[in-house]
Amino acid sequence: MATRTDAPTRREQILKEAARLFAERGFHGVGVDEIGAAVGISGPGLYRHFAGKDAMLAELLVGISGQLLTGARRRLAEADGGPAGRDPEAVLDSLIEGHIDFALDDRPLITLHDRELDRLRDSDRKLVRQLQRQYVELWVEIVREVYPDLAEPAARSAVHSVFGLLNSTPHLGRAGALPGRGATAALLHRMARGAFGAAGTD
Amino acid sequence: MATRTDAPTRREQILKEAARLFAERGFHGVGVDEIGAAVGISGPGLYRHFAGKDAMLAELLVGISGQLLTGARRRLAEADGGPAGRDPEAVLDSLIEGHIDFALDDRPLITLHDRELDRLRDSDRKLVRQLQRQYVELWVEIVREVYPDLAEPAARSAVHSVFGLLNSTPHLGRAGALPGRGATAALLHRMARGAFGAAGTD
DNA sequence: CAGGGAGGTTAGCGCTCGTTAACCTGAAGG
DNA sequence: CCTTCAGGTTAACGAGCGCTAACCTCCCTG
Repeated sequence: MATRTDAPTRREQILKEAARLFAERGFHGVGVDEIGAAVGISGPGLYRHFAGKDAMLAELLVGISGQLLTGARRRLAEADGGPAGRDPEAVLDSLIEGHIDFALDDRPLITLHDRELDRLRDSDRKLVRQLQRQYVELWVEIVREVYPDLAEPAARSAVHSVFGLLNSTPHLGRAGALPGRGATAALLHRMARGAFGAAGTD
Repeated sequence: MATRTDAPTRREQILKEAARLFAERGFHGVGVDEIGAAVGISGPGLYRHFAGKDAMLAELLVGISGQLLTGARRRLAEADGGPAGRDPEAVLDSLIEGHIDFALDDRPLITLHDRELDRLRDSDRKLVRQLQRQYVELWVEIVREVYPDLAEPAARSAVHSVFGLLNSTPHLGRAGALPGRGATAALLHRMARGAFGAAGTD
């Protein structure tokens, strides 16, 4: 487990600020000059680090999808490696926890994730879609193990809907009135489990 | 109850197509020429019906928020007008049903609703935000009647999250493999109730 | 039957934005 | 000490877009 202690590179600064701006005002609503200004350089200086504005968005979206999928696979492997065979309940809880962490810690990315996909080049979009699909299918598999009386199409719909629930985090923090990160995470977790449980009750 | 039988006006055609295009490619990603072409006239012809591209978006967003709020108030009044005092469970079910109908029948509008709000003039944005807030507060009130052991901030978060769940409909229809409108609506309804129920379980 | 407004058309202006070109600078390496 | 190169700068170009201007053509009405 590599914990970053070194300073973020300029590329990473740019990506972070670009994600924030894209999430706030949309891909077409942000100019390269603004992105540059956000990291203290001006407009065309960005082209020393990226081939173009499109490339930034592509790297962000591919990165998000890849991180989500990789994290989910890691959690699945960890649970499967346990002594007593795989415990589907524990795996599902772990998946939910991972997704919540992501939704709470990287809200701009979560926002971009299902908002700006169409602005990508065909090849990049296909890659992102493929990663997303694998992520969904991984969830569907586990959900059907926990709730066997759930048909596959219904399970897939349920997974998408729970993603909608968990990805609602950007709408929560309008005022600072939300009850702290831990409580919010626990609330989302309970609601996700409750939604899945109710989905299985025909 | 006025059921429309007359043909849609040109204005309405334009709004409908603009909503679809904005939802597909974002407000800045669509040109006025495209919107015009979608209704069979060309670019600047739109200015006979709207003051500008911004005005179309504003009318769409204000319309959505207003319809949602009006519908919710009507449902609340109908339930309150019943013989045996108000039944919070029934009201909540009715609110959920109304929101699901909207999410299933007007997916482009649902998409716009939380995506392009920032592109509005200040006054329009404030109006939309106010309508949205009233809609949320109406839900919060009913939810807290059904689940009294839910504190207000948690209830508000739960409402936003359930909106995220219900508004996931645009992500469901990738392939035509979803199990029909009725089944989808029922699934979403069960999940929403399950999520609220789990939110109340501390 | 005149006339006027509703609802189109095309041409074109002005601005914004992504991108490139040309140039500069400070620090590292032989 | 000279070179080189990463990482900036400003100027400017070209395309696209929202919007206006000017004009046309029905259709309705007095």
